[in-house]
Amino acid sequence: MKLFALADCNNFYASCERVFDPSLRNAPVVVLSNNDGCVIARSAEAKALGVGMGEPAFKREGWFRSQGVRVLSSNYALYGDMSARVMDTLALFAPRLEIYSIDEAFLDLSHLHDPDAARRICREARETVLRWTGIPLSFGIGPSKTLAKVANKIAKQNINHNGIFDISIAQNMQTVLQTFPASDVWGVGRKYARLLERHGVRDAWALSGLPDHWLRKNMTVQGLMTAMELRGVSCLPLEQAPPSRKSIICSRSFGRPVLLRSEMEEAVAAYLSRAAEKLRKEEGVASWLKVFLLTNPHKDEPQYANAYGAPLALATDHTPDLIQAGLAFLDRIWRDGYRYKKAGVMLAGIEPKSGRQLSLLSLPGPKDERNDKLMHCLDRINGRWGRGTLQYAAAGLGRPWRMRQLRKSPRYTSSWDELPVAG
DNA sequence: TCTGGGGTCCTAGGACCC
DNA sequence: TCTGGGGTCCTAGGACCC
Repeated sequence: MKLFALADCNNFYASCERVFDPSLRNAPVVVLSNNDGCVIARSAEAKALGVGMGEPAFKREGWFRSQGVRVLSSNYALYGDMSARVMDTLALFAPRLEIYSIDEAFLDLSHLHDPDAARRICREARETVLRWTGIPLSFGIGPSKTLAKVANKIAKQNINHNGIFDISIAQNMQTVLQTFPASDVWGVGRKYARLLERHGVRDAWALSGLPDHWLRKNMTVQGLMTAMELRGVSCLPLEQAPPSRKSIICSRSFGRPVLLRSEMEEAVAAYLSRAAEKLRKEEGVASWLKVFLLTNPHKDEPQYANAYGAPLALATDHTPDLIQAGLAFLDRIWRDGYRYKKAGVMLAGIEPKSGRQLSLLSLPGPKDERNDKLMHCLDRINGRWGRGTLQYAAAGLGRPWRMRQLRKSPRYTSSWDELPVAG
């Protein structure tokens, strides 16, 4: 018999900010997306005030001030580091752990036979994570990952559960699922929710009871698996070592519109440098590249969007080679006279560097070895002294197009210059 | 002035081949 | 000139997740 627990940090980004700034503890806190665009995290107080997920921040500017809402830019260096601390701690409580997202992990508790033991372990894990990292989290326990997800939401909604809910020992599974909206089920997004609604399916119980052939036909095999998981049949295994990434994207909105080709070239070079860094960290080489750009679709002005992607002559992780190819691709899609809002690059066809396909025309030689050493050195210096300490001139120095992040908290845990000061 | 970024999986349809 | 089925591979688009 399978048994999963889903650990999910409460209001993760807002909680991270609170660990290091006590003045945020009881205040409504919101964290904004890149470019300070929209709300991507809210503390419980902010949710209670009615701040919605994904709301554009500029519409609420005055209201935030009047309500005393504390507004922060996102600080991914901080969240990534805090996430690692939480995951390391959780790993002590289960033989197998799947890190599912920056703030969620599945624990495999299938080895436990005493139903009380699962809850006891989750309670202990919850207290330990809070004590060691300062991050509060909730646990949902169930016989499938989807049911553990359901249980987790219930644990969060109802304060009486003290942050832990085990759906596998619920006296009446039917009643629990009947009070759980189908649209909140993992794997049911906006489109499927509307489709289900049209067929009179509003709760998780009704969803689980749909005929298999209907699910398969209208919601693909994944919809069928979701329903089976709701019936208690575990279809989604715990993935301990997620397969290596298939693509790497780096894209950003600009802090202000970009009109000059020279600035666009800088941005593409900067994004490619970043993407190549990620690629080398994965120990991969990319054999396919895409460059894309677009104007602001929210604005009433001439619109243009285009992309060009193509295989590379040789799979590589070498930043200058990628920049060279990327600028050639940009050349094919650039049009003068538009106010560009965003651009990005995508690396795909990623293979492990050790087993790369070699071209007969360019067997690895001393030049490749030099290139590898150079990249290694670049990554080490940037890892030690901060991203951007060394960069390619093509990526620009002033970067006037850089995204805006006006209210970013310090990198408390990942930069020597920004450590919190006790006093 | 101002609306995120980074992923995965599945399916349909076209190109191409035999 | 017209005509068939079956297979693979690739891409675009749509759905989902956080």
